[in-house]
Order: sequence, then structure tokens, then C-alpha cells
Amino acid sequence: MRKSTKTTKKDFNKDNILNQGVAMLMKQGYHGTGLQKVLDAVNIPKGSFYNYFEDKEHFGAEVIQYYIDPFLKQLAAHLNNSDTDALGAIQRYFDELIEELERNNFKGGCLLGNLMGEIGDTSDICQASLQTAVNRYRDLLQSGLKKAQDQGAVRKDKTAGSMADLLINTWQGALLRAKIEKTSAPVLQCCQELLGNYFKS
Amino acid sequence: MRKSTKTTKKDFNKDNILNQGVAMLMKQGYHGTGLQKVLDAVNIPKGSFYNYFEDKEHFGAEVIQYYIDPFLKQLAAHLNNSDTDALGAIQRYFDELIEELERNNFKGGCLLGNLMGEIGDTSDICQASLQTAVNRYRDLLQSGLKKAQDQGAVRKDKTAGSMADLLINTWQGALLRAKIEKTSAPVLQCCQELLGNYFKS
DNA sequence: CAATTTAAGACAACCGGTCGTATTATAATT
DNA sequence: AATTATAATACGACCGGTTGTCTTAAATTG
Repeated sequence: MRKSTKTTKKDFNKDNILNQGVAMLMKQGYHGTGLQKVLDAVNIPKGSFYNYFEDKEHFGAEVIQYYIDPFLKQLAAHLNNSDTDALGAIQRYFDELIEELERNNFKGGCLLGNLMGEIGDTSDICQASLQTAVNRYRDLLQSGLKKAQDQGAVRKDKTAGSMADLLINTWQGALLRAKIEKTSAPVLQCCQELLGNYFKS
Repeated sequence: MRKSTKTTKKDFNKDNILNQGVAMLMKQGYHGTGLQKVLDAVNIPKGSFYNYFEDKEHFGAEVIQYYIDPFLKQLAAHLNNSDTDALGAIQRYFDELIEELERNNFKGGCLLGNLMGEIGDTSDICQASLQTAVNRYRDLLQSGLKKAQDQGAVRKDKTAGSMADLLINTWQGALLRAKIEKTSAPVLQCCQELLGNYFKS
């Protein structure tokens, strides 16, 4: 077995752990998720965990990045696919998120929001990871709103950055409400009020 | 010792547990907080816990109500003390929250938000408690905004209820951001954009 | 003294993390 | 090219400690 092949297998295992980690941290939170359960689910022995990760905290930090990546790709795809209408692209992106939220019966929500609340101020390592994850998300959203501004769809008396922040924050809060009230009304309101009203020029 | 006295003492103990519960659930979350630690901190034997609460879940549900009560009183006080300017009262209330947040170096945030994220979809009992807590908060905020509408300070083309929801949600999201970025910028922005701009007539 | 409340301790399950060792792959040396 | 030395990875048993909950007995009550 050559080096490339082996590296691939190790990455495959690590991906499996991260994948399962996303799912379980999402459902049960950080302290509610035991490493044993994660590893059992992907048939990897307990002792092997520390070959892949330094400890649980670093594992959590990596899960955060692994989680947010697809969302960035999804939003970027929308922004690229319809670059004649950036505001519409953003709206369609959030519509997709809402659809998935409904499909999951409002369970889980956003891992970033959940972990910010649970360990955002107790684990330095995860806090740093959360910062970069949120910043990457914010920057992409900002660039989309900037484009929408240039296209004349979004007001220019506010910076794209501040609107991106406001949108992210309201979205996070709305997700929490949606979760405990088991209705998509809060997230719908978030998009309608901000994207459909306040941000428009 | 008469029955009334005894009941008082029991209530005193329970209050101590709840008080400590608020502090520890705030800092370490639900699954990160062991009952042992809570009881040790208030010098009540572990075996006595189930004299006060049915189980940990019900304990959490009671902590939630115990936590939100002072906030409702504080907001209500502001609304009553300056009933000539309801919008100003709301603003001053949130200013106080921001001051306390800074005093705590952005640690903790809001217990409701943290627990919504962590166990809002896994514990039915806590979910129900979170619902009523948030609803009570929302209703009070709604009545304040309604008053501000009647006073002509707040726009009337949106319902007070929808604005209360939007404010609460954005506030929650902003608190999460403030927590991981260790700055009050997000919560300041929340108040400025909504109370100082979007809601104004 | 009977009834009820309080508390001590036991309980199994689980936690994150470490250990020595066995297996394998890479590098170095002939 | 064959063999040896070195390192990396895989693995399961095990560590001390803690979890939430329950049983049972002591203390306190009316």
C-alpha cells in the first residue's frame, strides 16, 4: 500500500468521525455527546481517537469548520449561479435553509449558534474556531450584499458588512425560536423583514 | 417548629439551589453542570435533591423560570417608571443589560438562548418552560411597543407583536456574537438598528 | 408513637483521557 | 535490492472521577 493510499484511508476515517461529530453535536450538544458514542457509530476504537485529534476540544473545533463548509459552498453557488440578482440569490439560499429546517422538524438548528451558546465562552479553542467560521460566513454574505448594492437592489446608506451582521444575528435568534416553537414563522419573518424590507433600497 | 416555618426553610433551600442553578447553567450549560456541584455549592446533600425536584429536567425547567423573572420585573419597572416615553424605557432597559454584559466580560449571555440551543429540542419539559419564559418576555415587550406606538414614537404599519419578536430574536443572536467576539458591538448594533431606526415612525 | 421528611450511601453507566503493545509503513543502511 | 532501524498508527483494556437516580435508614414532625 503506497503512501497516498494510506493517507487517503486515514482521511477517510477522520472524515467519518467528523461527519458523525457534526450529527451528534447538533443533536445533543458538546457536553451531551460522548466520544465513545461518536466512535462506536463509525466503528473506530476509542484508543484511535487521539491519533486523529489532540483532545475533545480540538475535535469540536474541527467539527465546527467541517460543519460550516457546505453552507459557504451552497451560498457561494447561489451567488455565482445568478449573479444578475444577488439579493434574489441570498433569498433563495435562505429559502433552501428553511426548507431543510422544516424537513428536520425544526430539530438541530445551527451548530454554530448552539455551540456559541454552550461553550462559546468556556473553550478558547472552540471559541476561536467559532469566530473564524462565523467570520467566513459573514464575509461571504457581505460580498453578496455588496453586489446587491451595486445592482441597486439594496440600500447604500448602510454598509454591506453591518447588514450582513444584522442578518446573521437575527437569523440565529430566529432559529432558536423556530426550534422551541416548532414553526418556521420566526425564520420566515427574519427574511421577510430584513431581506424583503429593511435592506431594500 | 411550625409547619409554616418549615415550609419557609424548605423554600429557602430550594431558592438557594435554583440560584446556584442559574449561575452554573449559565456558565457551563445543562449537560456541563452536574447536580453534585450545584448541591455542594449550597451545602445541601446530594440525597436531598429529589426532595426538592422530580429530576434534573424539571430542575432545569424551574431554573429557567427563576432566571427570567427578574428580567421581566426590570423591564416592567422601566415601562412603569417612565410611561410618558415607552420607547425610551425599552432602550434604557437594554442599555442596562448591555452594561451588565460588559461587566461580566461578555460571559454567559442569556440563559434562555443558551438552553434553547442546547436542549431546546431534546427535553420536552425544558422546551415547554422555555416557551412560556420567552412568551412572557415577548408579551411584555409587545405591550411596551404598543404603548410606544400609541405615543407616536413607533411606526404603526407593523404590529407590536412582530416587532417584539424581531427584537428578541436579533437580541439573542447578537448576544451570541458578543459572547464569542468579546465586544458589545453586536448588541449595540441590535438596539441602534431596530429601536433607533427600523421601529421608529 | 405513627407518619413524613431528610439525608447518607450505593448503584451502574458513563465521562475524557492514558497506557502498553501490536501492527504497519517509512527511512536508512548495507 | 534486501535488510534493518525508526517512526507512525491502531487498538482495547483500564484509569480515576462523575453522572443522574434509587434504596434505605435516620431524623423530625404532628
